[in-house]
Amino acid sequence: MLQAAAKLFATRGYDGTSMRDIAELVHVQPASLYHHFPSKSHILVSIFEESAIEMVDRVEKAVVGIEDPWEALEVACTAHMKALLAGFDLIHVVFGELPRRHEPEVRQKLIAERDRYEDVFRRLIDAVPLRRGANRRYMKMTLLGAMAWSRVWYLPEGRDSPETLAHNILNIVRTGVKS
Amino acid sequence: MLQAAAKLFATRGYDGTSMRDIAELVHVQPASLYHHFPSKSHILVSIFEESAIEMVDRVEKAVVGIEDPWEALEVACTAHMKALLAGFDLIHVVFGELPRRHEPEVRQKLIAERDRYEDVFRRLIDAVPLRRGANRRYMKMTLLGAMAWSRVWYLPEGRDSPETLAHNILNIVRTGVKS
DNA sequence: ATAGTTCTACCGAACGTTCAATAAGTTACT
DNA sequence: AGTAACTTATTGAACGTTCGGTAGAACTAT
Repeated sequence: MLQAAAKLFATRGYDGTSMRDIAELVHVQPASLYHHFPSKSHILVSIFEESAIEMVDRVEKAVVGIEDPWEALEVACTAHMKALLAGFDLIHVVFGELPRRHEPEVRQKLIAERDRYEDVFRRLIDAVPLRRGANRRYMKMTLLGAMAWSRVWYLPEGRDSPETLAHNILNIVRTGVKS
Repeated sequence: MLQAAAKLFATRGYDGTSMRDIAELVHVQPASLYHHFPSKSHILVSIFEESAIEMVDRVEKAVVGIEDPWEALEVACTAHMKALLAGFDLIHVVFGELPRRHEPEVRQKLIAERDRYEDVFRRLIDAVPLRRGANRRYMKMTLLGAMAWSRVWYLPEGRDSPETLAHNILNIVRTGVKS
């Protein structure tokens, strides 16, 4: 049921999805949804929670046993891109909804869940050796931003795999592009 | 009137904004909007058009007379970040709405306008000397993605100015972060 | 073992509200 | 006179949510 809601939220957005839409997808009457969730916004929050758990799990499982911090970061980025681009609806919702647009109490929970996920990358980035003067916060934002933005222009039928994307984006952030 | 619609679309999203909201903000009855625009989606398209014109103009004016391609790109990024973070509602809409979520005919127009804007950066990036093997397309996506994503985490009351952000993000993409 | 009770999952129908859009009429300016 | 700008009034549909009720499974008490 969360899966169905996530699929719709991911493709049509929160406001663009009605409770009737969700109900129809799970072959249930709209009223039945309220037996499982107290409101529409609670569904969204649940998706964020579920997604954070799942994604943290994926990334942490991917990096286990890797000592080289750069390699660990690349593996994490690959896991991230795979989830983001290969039809994992839950995380699509997380990166598609702007918390600012929801009521304060909801917003707070959404931000908390996303922070929980970003924290995994913060730790991985902390472990990596940087040149003098390089700012880890900017690095994290650049890296996560570039990956998140790929959602907008990525074409599944194109020639770039999520792995290739992760490798190339991280490589730009790591070594730069200038001659 | 476009300004009012843009302000609402930017903060509450397209679906989260009603024609009544827009009408109220410009002190007019909802029906009066239909004298100026044939439909709600036409307002969105008009915002994208207006925004593309305005942004292309800003960036191109900013880089005029600058010969060094890296300096030109940095100036362009600064202009972009200023517009994106300092309350320019029109561009906020462009980077906040996902074209996929709209009807095909609308989607096509939205994408066309955004491409027009991205093209300015494509040309600036084409002019910049890169190291062997560096991919200009990935560079463009990383750069624009990192800047676009700043919308999500940027706090106006924080200590980072749009200029600082543009400088630091471009610097990461240009020279990398590794020791 | 069975009769009574509670619980879970769901239903059909409706609530009041808001939605984008339309039709027809009025005012203001040229 | 004519047109642009706007009004009031209204439409049918869709919205999130609530309500009373029901079938069946799962306990509980006798």
